[in-house]
Amino acid sequence: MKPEDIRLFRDTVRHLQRFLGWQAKHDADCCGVTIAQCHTLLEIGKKKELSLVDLSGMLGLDSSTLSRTIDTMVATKLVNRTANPEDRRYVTLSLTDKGQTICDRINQTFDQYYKTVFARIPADKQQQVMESFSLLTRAVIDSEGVSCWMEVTNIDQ
Amino acid sequence: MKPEDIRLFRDTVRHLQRFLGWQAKHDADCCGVTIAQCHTLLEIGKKKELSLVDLSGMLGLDSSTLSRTIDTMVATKLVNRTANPEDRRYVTLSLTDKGQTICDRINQTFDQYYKTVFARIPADKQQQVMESFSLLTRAVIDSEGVSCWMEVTNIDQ
DNA sequence: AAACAACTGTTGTATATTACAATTATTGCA
DNA sequence: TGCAATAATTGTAATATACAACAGTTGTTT
Repeated sequence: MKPEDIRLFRDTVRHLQRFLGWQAKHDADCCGVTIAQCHTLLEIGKKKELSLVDLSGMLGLDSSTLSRTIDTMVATKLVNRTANPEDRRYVTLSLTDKGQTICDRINQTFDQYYKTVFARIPADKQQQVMESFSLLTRAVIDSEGVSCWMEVTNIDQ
Repeated sequence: MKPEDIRLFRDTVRHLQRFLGWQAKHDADCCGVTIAQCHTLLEIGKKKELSLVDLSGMLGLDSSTLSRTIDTMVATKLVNRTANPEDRRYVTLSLTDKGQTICDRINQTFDQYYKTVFARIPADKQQQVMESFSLLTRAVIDSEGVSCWMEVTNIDQ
């Protein structure tokens, strides 16, 4: 693993992140929601019901941030926010019918997009690409907290 | 390429994006800059000199957005913004010594991070992972504009 | 050469995204 | 019963972003 390979790989990842970011924003927008709302819908859609802290943990957001995102999604009738009767500190988040509809639409749009993308990858490489992303994701998760090894020095003056 | 594979892959990519996003924010922060400034530094660092409109194109940002990011980076003495004498509509952006120092530090930090990540991928798979990211990136770039195939309908009411 | 179109960059304005700190309400435990 | 822990919300602030309008510069066309 040569240093120049790492550098090249970093560049690739950075550009990929930008491209996929634009794509996601565009597609979410096209479904009538913002990116933050899109991620929220997809996660609630997968779990069906969950609390605000659980969701903020999954999305890596502060609970205050998510609370406000949910505010607007309740106002636009995408999400139900009900008090949990068993433990009234918790709220239970779930999708409204409208929220489910949009969630489905997002899934269809993104599935279609990735299908198109994969069509541009040689058939004999597709499996490898899928596996590679899993490998890297696992490696990234396992490396959590590993970084910022360099001492932070003040370089002003 | 089965539909459930696509769905799984999308999940992987979404999570990878989140993880790498946090990582990048954390590392950039650790180097004393924001994410937007970090990307700006890296791109200027690679090209050495370029105009605002070129850079905004590379980063996929509106030129007004970038203009303000550059404002703060000039104020914090990371970037030089000089008028181009040949065509005075253009400004030329370049790194100050301080900007170059931080750019180097970012590169070292991120190189080190990716080195750690790759150490957690089996040696016989590392080449494949690198190749796969290139393949997907190319496929994504080639698919630009392909999306939002679904007609946008108003589902209110 | 004058007028106009095209282009670069900046400002005004508005919104989205995000976090930290403080606060309120609720629960569990000692 | 009283206190520590937890969940959620609100106050405040910074960052990030885009669109529209504008100013200055250049090139083209008549």
